[in-house]
Formats: sequence, structure tokens, C-alpha cells
Amino acid sequence: MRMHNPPHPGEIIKSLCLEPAGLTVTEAAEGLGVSRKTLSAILNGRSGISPEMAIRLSIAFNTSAESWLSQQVQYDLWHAEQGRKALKVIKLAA
Amino acid sequence: MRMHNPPHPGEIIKSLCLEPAGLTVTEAAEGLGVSRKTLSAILNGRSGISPEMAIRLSIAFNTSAESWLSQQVQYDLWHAEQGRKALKVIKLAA
DNA sequence: GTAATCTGTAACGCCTCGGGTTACGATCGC
DNA sequence: GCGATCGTAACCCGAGGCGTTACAGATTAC
Repeated sequence: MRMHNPPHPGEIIKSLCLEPAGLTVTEAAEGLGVSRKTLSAILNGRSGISPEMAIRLSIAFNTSAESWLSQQVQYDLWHAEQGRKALKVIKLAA
Repeated sequence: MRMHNPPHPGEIIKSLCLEPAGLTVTEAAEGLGVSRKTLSAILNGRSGISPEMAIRLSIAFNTSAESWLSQQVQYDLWHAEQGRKALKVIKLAA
């Protein structure tokens, strides 16, 4: 279990994709083929990156869809781990 | 993009966790703290592995929650890639 | 043959969440 | 002042995870 709260993938998108290219949220949303609201929600950590969105990012910015989803998994998993103690699970194998 | 359809993580759970331990679906579901229906749906590829379920698996079988979610990502991504051509996305950066 | 167990799954309800549209207030540059 | 940008609230929709109940089929035990 990691110690630090991993950043939303949205922050990485903003700093590694939008800013270097000088793109506004509106422009990027149009290019990705989604609404401005959808992209805004991701950039501000209010939505996760769906498999489809990962593919859109991979096309638009020539990146790896897998890497975006991996970051999303790290983020989701860290938050799910916070509720680990509340789960009633019995050890079934060593 | 991978060539072959990756197996549902459920198949791996069955062959690597349940069968070696001689567990029935009913027993495993009780140990994991979920309904038999929920586990059955996963084993038969009708449901994905949620972050919470990944943690349950990691506790019960002393495995890595991350590995289960990674497999799920591979599976989801492969299926999402099948609809890649339908996405209207503009290249925004090289 | 009969009863118990295990399993998949349909039918329902509940809640979360991604995504779209519309619309508003705030901010910044000209 | 005016236009562009942005975050976000208020809606609607559909998908998906999970629970309970209930049924049918298969397997096993007696």
C-alpha cells in the first residue's frame, strides 16, 4: 500500500498534454470529441478516465492508452484501500 | 494493440485461486464477503473486477490487488479498442 | 428413488458514475 | 463594455456493480 495519495490522472493530462501544446480546455475537448464539461470534470479530478477516454487521449496526444488507465487504477485503488478495514473478508489461502 | 482477446480475469481467479484450494463458488463467495451471484458473474466474465473486489481477493488469497485490476484493465481496454475507429478524435500533438 | 448440495441465471431494486445539454457566475484580456 | 474561457449546478440517460429471491439443471449422498 502506497504512502502518498496519488494525483488524479487529470492533473497529469493538464500538465503533460494541454499546457505543453498551449491548448485551452475548450479546444482540447473539441479535439477529443467530448463535451467541455466532461474534460473539465476529468482535469479537476471529479471523474475518472474511462477506457474510451483513454483511447481518445492516446489518439490525440500519441500516447499509450494503457498508461492512462494504469494511472487511473493506481488512483482508484489507493482510495479503495482507505476502506480496507471495513471489508469482512476471510483468508482462504496462504 | 494486442492481437488476442485477453481472458476475463474471472477465469484466472477460478484456475489460480478456487481450484487449487478446492473451494466451491459458494464457499469462496462467503469468504470474500459477497453474494454467490456476484462471484459467479465475475467467474463467468459477466462482471468486471471492481477496486473493492480486487482488495477482497488480495486479502483472501494473499495476492496483489493491483495485479487483478491490471488484468481487468487489459480486458476492458481490448474491448474498447474494438470501437476505436468509431471515435472522432483529432490529433492534437505529435 | 429421493434428498441435499452446488451452480448459473433471470427478475427485481438500489446506487454510483460517465457523458450530454443548457445555463449561470466569475475571471481575464482587449 | 465585450468576448472568450472556465468551473459547475441542474437535469436526463444508460451502463454496471451488488443484493435478495427464486428457479432449473447437474451432481453427489443416502
